[in-house]
Amino acid sequence: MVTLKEIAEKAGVHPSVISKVVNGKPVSIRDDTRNRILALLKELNYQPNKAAQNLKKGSNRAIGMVVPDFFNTVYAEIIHGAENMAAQLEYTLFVYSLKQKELQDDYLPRSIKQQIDGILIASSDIDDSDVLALMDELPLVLVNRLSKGIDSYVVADDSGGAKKAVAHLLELGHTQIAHISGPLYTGTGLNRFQGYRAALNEKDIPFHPALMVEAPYSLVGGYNAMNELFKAPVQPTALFASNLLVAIGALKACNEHNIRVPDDLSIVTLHDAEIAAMMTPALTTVKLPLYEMGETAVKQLVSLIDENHKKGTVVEGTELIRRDSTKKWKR
Amino acid sequence: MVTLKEIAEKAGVHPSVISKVVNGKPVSIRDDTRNRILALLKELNYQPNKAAQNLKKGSNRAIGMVVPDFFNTVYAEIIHGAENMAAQLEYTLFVYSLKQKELQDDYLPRSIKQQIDGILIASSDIDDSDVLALMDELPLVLVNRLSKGIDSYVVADDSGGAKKAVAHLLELGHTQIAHISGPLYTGTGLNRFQGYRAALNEKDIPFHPALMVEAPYSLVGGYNAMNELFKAPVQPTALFASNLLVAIGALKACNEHNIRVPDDLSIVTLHDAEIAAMMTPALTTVKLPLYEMGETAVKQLVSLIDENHKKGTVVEGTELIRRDSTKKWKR
DNA sequence: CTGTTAGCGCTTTCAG
DNA sequence: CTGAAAGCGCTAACAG
Repeated sequence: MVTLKEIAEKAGVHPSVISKVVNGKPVSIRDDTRNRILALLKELNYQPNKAAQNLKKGSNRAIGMVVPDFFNTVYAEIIHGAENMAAQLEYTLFVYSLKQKELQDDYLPRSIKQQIDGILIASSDIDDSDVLALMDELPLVLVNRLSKGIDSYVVADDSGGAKKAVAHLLELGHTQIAHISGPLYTGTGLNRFQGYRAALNEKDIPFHPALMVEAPYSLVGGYNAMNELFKAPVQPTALFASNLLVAIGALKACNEHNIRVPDDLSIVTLHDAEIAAMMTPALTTVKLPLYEMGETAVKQLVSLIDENHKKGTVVEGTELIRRDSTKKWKR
Repeated sequence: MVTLKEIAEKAGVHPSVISKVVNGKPVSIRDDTRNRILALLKELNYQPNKAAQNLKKGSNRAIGMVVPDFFNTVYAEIIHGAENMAAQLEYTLFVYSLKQKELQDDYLPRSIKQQIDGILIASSDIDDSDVLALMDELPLVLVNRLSKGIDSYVVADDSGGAKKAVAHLLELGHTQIAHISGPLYTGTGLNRFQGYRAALNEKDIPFHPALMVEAPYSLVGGYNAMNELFKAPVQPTALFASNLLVAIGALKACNEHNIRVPDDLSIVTLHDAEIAAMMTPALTTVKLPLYEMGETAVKQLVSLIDENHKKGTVVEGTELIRRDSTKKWKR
């Protein structure tokens, strides 16, 4: 690895001159020396040493992102959006999954905390109190989650999306609409539930608690919840599932119970991904702007780092994607 | 952020002494000063500055991992295994997805290359030549892929797994067994294809080229390939799909063509994940030790970094998981 | 326009 | 047992 000093020797100038050239500092440098240096730089393929720069400047142009795990395509899309924006802003993005265990002694290992200038938290497995503590150490923005006392976040229009999904069901003539909600201690779970309630309200359809089950955002979560629903005193003709994985799990349960989708039960869910179209029947979804959320989150974090701009944004834009899992109700 | 020097001042000793205490150096230090220092360290919550350490030592205890994208649960499992082992070995793992674009000027951005001591390549989108070039710069191990001229890799027993899958079909009485292979320019695609051939050979069943279609490892890849297969002059009674996503895509195509699985067509595939059980019918798979591969890859990379041990390992252990997509053939 | 100097925070070798 | 000093590679303020 060639260093500034070496270049300086070969060029017969002082290292600091090289530094100025490399960093394009607004100082005047004689053209011939500048060119000589530039040539050398290229010839020897000079690459500044990051560790030295970091030490000197006390910053890395790197940000971290914490996701619960890598199995959920919802996060995959957020990550890709974040990666893209980070690259545009010339930041490096490091992604980690964080399980409970690691939170115990320290919220984030030092090895990570010290290499980044700010962090994106996209995991709802981390307690509010831990997030608050983290916020004292680093610029932080929440992604697709909310936390008491933190007004720096990027979320989708969960309640609007939910409302749109349920309104679709309503339009199809359904009135017995079940909801498998996300965990109600999460912002997304709560907002989606509220969207569901709001849509029902608009049509003066009473909320029936027996038609609602709370479940984690996972395949088995949806599967188990649907099985719960089968035990309800009234049977729904449609289901609004809080998330794609939940919907897939619910669909499985329906298949096992010989409930035909969409003939016996219409299903609509939030989040769109390729897999939704590959299910049988292909799932009707409301697409959330996940990619954009990732982008926005990085943009916002960087502005927080650079200018201490703190704010919350909800990325608008939800889109109903009609496929084959919803159908007009007539009986 | 409190520094060594500050601690030293408060303790009334020289910074270097603190350094020795912090790092548990095998030098004798009087008990009372050591305790005094230790107390101070805790009280002020001293955290060594990583950038300074990196600069000084020229190493980071960090490794990178490159995956094609975050949508594939196959990689999710490898990542989790790698994360786990990295944590055990006290390395930090940074994961990135790498698309074509970024490869153009430089295989890996400097911002990343310089922060890591070695790299795991789990993406087959990167050309062999690029991988070779990268290997000149960094200790490198290939994960779940092979590359000409690189004998540092960790792969699963792809051909053994494939053979096991096809043997299962054979045992069920199938003889017209189609194969949707992975890209044959990849090591995994090739090995799985060979396993398929080997299983057929053992039962003296001729290989029928019309029953084989090459496809990328993706949902649409499988979907399109299956549609190709429907045009074949002979119709298979069973399918061996090279990968779980491919199988899901193929299943979708079958559903659209009213081919009942498993009655008209049995399907078996490689890789197991929760989603396999959630399909209807639940997919029979051969489980590959992905998590272990991730672990092994990190272990091997670290031994390459520390002791320059270069080797290739195939992580053995494949397991047939019978579910509902395969069935005895009788007609 | 170019050079000097100092120092980021830490580790390590050598001396006391 | 503890201190001094040097230096990793780079940057920035200041001097020449």
